[in-house]
Amino acid sequence: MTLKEIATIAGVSIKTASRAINGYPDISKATRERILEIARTHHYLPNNAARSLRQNRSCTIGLVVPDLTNLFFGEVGRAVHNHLKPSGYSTLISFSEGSHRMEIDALDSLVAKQVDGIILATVGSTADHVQLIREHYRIPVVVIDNILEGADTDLVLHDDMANSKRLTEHLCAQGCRSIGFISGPLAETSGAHRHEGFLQAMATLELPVHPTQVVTGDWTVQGGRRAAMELLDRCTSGLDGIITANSLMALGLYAVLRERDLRIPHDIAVASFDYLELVDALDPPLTTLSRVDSKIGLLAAQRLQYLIDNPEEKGVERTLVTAELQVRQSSVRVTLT
Amino acid sequence: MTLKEIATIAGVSIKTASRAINGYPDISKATRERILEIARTHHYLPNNAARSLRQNRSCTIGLVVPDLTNLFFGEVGRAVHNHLKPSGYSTLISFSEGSHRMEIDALDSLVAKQVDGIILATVGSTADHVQLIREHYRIPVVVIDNILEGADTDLVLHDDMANSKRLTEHLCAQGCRSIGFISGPLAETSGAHRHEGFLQAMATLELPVHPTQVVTGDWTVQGGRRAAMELLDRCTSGLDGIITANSLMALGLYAVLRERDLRIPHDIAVASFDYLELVDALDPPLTTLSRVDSKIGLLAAQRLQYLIDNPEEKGVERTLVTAELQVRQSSVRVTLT
DNA sequence: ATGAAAGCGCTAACAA
DNA sequence: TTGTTAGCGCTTTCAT
Repeated sequence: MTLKEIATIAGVSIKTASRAINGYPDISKATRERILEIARTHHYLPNNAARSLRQNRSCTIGLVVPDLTNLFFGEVGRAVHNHLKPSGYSTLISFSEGSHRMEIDALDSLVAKQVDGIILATVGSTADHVQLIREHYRIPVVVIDNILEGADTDLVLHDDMANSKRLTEHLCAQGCRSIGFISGPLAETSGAHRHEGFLQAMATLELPVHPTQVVTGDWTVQGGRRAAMELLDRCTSGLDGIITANSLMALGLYAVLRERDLRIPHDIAVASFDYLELVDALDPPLTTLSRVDSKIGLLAAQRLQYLIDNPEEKGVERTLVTAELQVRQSSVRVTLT
Repeated sequence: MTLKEIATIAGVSIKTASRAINGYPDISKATRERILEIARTHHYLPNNAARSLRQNRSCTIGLVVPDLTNLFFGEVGRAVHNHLKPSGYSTLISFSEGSHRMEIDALDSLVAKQVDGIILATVGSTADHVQLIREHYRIPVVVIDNILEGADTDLVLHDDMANSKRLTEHLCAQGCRSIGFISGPLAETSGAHRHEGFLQAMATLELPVHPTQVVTGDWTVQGGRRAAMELLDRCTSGLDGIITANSLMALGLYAVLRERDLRIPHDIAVASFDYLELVDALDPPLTTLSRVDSKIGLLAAQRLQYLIDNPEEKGVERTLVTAELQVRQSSVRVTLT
């Protein structure tokens, strides 16, 4: 069913039908009602491809994430979708699986679909390509979760340094003196910054950090498990606290500590970056940061919409999202009296 | 950059350029190479809107899920995307948030985008609308996760009855005689069937089920927590086993059992439907079914592709995906000697 | 092996 | 208030 057919049925020109469907003025109420009624009974839906072609915009935005099975990205996706849907945008999603190659493919397929804007949860190193998309194709891009070095893009990020400081100081205040750190991949700025922040905080607190106290994970439960085993094997002198760079890895750590009969927080206090709903259900509940994933999604969506609406906008914004500390039992060793 | 411009630069007709770009025959190797080279240096990407308009297909499929923060749907999304991407399809995603109204909105926006097919993780009761989409718009739909009563669609589902039986018999074999059940919403067929299967299995095992032994949850951690409290409060006689209809609710149950100092599996054995990677990290590790989410996504994607490629296909397929039992410590009460 | 021309469904300029 | 016309970028006959 096309607009033309609707027009024929209604006995009006195609343009009049278009006016009615799109809610333009310059049409009598009666005609409009009649056309809309016809459209409804015939289940007319405008052809988006034709509209996109004509208006040179698709009312679609693209979202590139490494992996939706990390709940963080699930929340981001939801927030982005919920914010942009009321403005008439659909969300095209694409996965990078954490690979540079797939990230570029994902971006290209979004560009080919003429998306009006892109939110990219980058795993890094596609800076040139992102610049191409922004400058050559003139599609605005907002990067989240990691800094894309070398690309001058809008960013929405965790305040990783501040968060590291918060977690480290907290464990220290709980009496921990030998704190281990399970980091994310250092090739990603989020991984590097959390790691860096930890080292700085430890230095400020005048706590020594032996290289064996830091092990690199890969954000996953299994990676956290492997890292935890390595950490415990290497630090024979005994740790009294461990920080994990995300909550999924904390799950792996929990499993290892249990297997080794190390009690949390008595033997080892644990605190983690980010927040997943399930940390409350762990035994003991895990000390984390407050939840900011949907906030990051929302801020990115708002910024993207602004960039779409203001194509001449040249300023680049870097937004740092701060989180609170949410103390739960996994890190409480000091009894308040 | 358009095909026409590429053609002009190459000094050929637009059709020849098209042939080169699309890999058609009837073009000399030299010409093709030259055109492709020009396209590359100019970062040419075909305009999908124009292509869609002309070919009357968008190479996009739609995926409607309640919520991506349930890892099950995250896995399904990944599997769908990974299967269809090599065939050139993009995935448009839309959320229903578990509401009937939003599910219809989500479907409509996908139809307006001229998607070539839809995978719908329904929460139910949109049967008429789905029939309209199939029959009027001729867009194939594959429904997953729940049966859409009244719509004659292709389905890919868990074998809920068999799974209930498996879990119930397992707990019984472990010596449980008074087994509680935290169900999903009974308005969803997956919830109803798991519940029904539990009752049938208990009957076959000749174990009595008092109405207080069953509490309805909502698939979430918080819902599981509430249901667990209600279950424990009501069954004062004491349960020795609990089955949860999904793993997220099991997390809520774990939290409640810990708060009440009930030990798993000693006081209460626990087993759960579905599987999330994190169950291994729980204390104790949770007995679940084997992971089938990506299998469901894959089967749905394959079926959808078949339906897209064979528009005349009239048969309706119902695929039941069976799962194995994965016994972990949460349910082991019988020591093998 | 290559080109010319028509048209997919819609919107936007301009007329009436 | 309404209609006419052109054209978005591509693919597809049909010629050559």
